Amino acid sequence: MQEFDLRELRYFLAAAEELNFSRAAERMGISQPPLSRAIRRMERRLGAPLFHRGHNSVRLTAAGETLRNEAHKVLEAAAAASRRTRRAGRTATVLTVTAAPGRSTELLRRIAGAYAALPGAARTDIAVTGYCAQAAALRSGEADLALLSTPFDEEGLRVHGLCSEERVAAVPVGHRLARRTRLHCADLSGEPFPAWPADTEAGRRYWSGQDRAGGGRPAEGPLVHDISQLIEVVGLGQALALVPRHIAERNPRPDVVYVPVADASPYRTVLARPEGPAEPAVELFVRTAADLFAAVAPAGAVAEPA
Amino acid sequence: MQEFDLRELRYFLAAAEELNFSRAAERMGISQPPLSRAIRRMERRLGAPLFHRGHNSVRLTAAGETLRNEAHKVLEAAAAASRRTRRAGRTATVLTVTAAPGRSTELLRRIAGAYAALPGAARTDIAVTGYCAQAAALRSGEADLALLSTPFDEEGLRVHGLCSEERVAAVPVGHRLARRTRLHCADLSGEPFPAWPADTEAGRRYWSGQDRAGGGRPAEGPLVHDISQLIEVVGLGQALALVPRHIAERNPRPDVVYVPVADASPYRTVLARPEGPAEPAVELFVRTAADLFAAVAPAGAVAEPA
DNA sequence: CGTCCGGGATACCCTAAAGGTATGCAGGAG
DNA sequence: CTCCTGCATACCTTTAGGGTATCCCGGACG
Repeated sequence: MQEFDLRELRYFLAAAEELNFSRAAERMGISQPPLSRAIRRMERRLGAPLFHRGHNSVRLTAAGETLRNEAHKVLEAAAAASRRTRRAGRTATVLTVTAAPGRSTELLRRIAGAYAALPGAARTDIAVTGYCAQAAALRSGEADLALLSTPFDEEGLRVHGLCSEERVAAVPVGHRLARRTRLHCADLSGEPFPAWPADTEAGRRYWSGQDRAGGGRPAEGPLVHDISQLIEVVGLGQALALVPRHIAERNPRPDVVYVPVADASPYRTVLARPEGPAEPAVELFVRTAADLFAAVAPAGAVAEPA
Repeated sequence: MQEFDLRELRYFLAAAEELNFSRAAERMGISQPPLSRAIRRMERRLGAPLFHRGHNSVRLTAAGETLRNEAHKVLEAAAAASRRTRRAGRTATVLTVTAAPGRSTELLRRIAGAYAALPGAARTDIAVTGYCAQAAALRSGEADLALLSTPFDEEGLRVHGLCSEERVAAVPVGHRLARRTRLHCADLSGEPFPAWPADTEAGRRYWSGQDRAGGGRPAEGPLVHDISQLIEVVGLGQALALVPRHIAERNPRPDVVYVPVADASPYRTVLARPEGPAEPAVELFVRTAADLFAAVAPAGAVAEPA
């Protein structure tokens, strides 16, 4: 089962991306023949060609496509392994927890406070990162824990729900929906919604309320980078937005009204960690957070059942 | 970032398990000095010791513990990569789908039938495996898809809910609870429940209805291997059991009564695939299954929302 | 108190395999 | 026909992984 070597996987990946052995070899800092050989070796061992070699073109075979995806996972796992091990090697465990700027950070500070008061608590570093960067930090081993909010990509993570909160639609005062006292996702279909920088397809559906069955696809709205900009854009009548209730309460504006949306999926705040066994310090932190939220759910939110 | 080599990880893992370099080396088919060197090399590169070397004993450091977990993941990913690539290399894609014996297999046949009727469908192999073996087959790359039922270990899988079904308690006729028309999880606490061979702690809590908040821990009951044995054991008054409704309906017996349990978590049947990008054939199969269930939920079950 | 033993580290050699340079060979453009 | 591009082949050089022998150190034992 000694299938291959991480080095070979890197070579293969470079070749799969470049679709040109010479350039791939250059990128890997070796010359072309060794790279060719490495790939032929892999093909021989796997018993299946990875590339279609046309004379002036190289394409991936089905097996190659598969290996491209898989190789990615393997290399990521390896990189994460090294990072995590390094960090575990520092004397005196340090927990690194990331959160997005804004209320998440504030919540995180409270959890960290409660945690720090426990006997045997490790030092805790709070890393405030850009929106959408938390999950990546977890997967790469840069952080031990992340406080994140829906939507996020759950892949490779174990999430512990902390609280969930209703979402309301932010509607410009002049809008046809501004008079309504209650909306459904279907009412929002076809309306323009702001786009976030790192928005995935799933994320866009979420923010526009289309992640429940409701039909119609969201219209592309202006690009926004933070909450105040989002509200601004709504105020100017350029878009609608679905926001958690606490955002609505903290951003009262004369030119925006907030209307509950009956069937929008809730805005969930979760504590996430990488899959697999966790260090005791991580376990303790998670339990502390869960206990804290079970006891006193913060304003406007409902503690989630375990 | 050229941290290490899969071979080194294997060596490390052997050493971490044996806690004896000589034996570990023997297991890896090499002599002791190269193994020692490999590990020192890793320690040098990582900048942290992995083992405490007592003179007559070797123990893992914190970093070593971490690496042990991580190395596992990396090696599993690598093994899966090779298996999946091999299988993708066979001409004419073959989907391998696993299910437990019983109704799951029957459902799977229906899905496969609908799938096979589609244009461009791949050949589909159905592999019937023992209970609890499906998730492992997915993770190791032996299967492309698995039809499985709660409880299962979600780690590393992407699940697509197909249907969910109420669970009822199987109670021996003479039992104090046999007269009731409705139960709650709390009523069941302290009762003996049958154990399945591969039962995890979480699985046992699930089968005994303790996975909802309800207090008390389940009592250890006799070991059972299949459904008929389970019902038998209940009939003999040796245990209670929580079973999905369709099992109750197909196993009427004079010595067992079935009582709805109001707050037991439902019995969910899901189609699962490994995380990450999926081949088109897999995507198509999943969509076929979802459509089939959205249209006509099979007897006694409720189709899950997407 | 000396000796032996278990078990990891060191020293040194040897071979397999990765890398480099030069070149071959086949198709497409001009 | 020729040149260019781009992967494969041939052949040499270098390196590092593996083997054997040996050391070193602490513990057990007579």
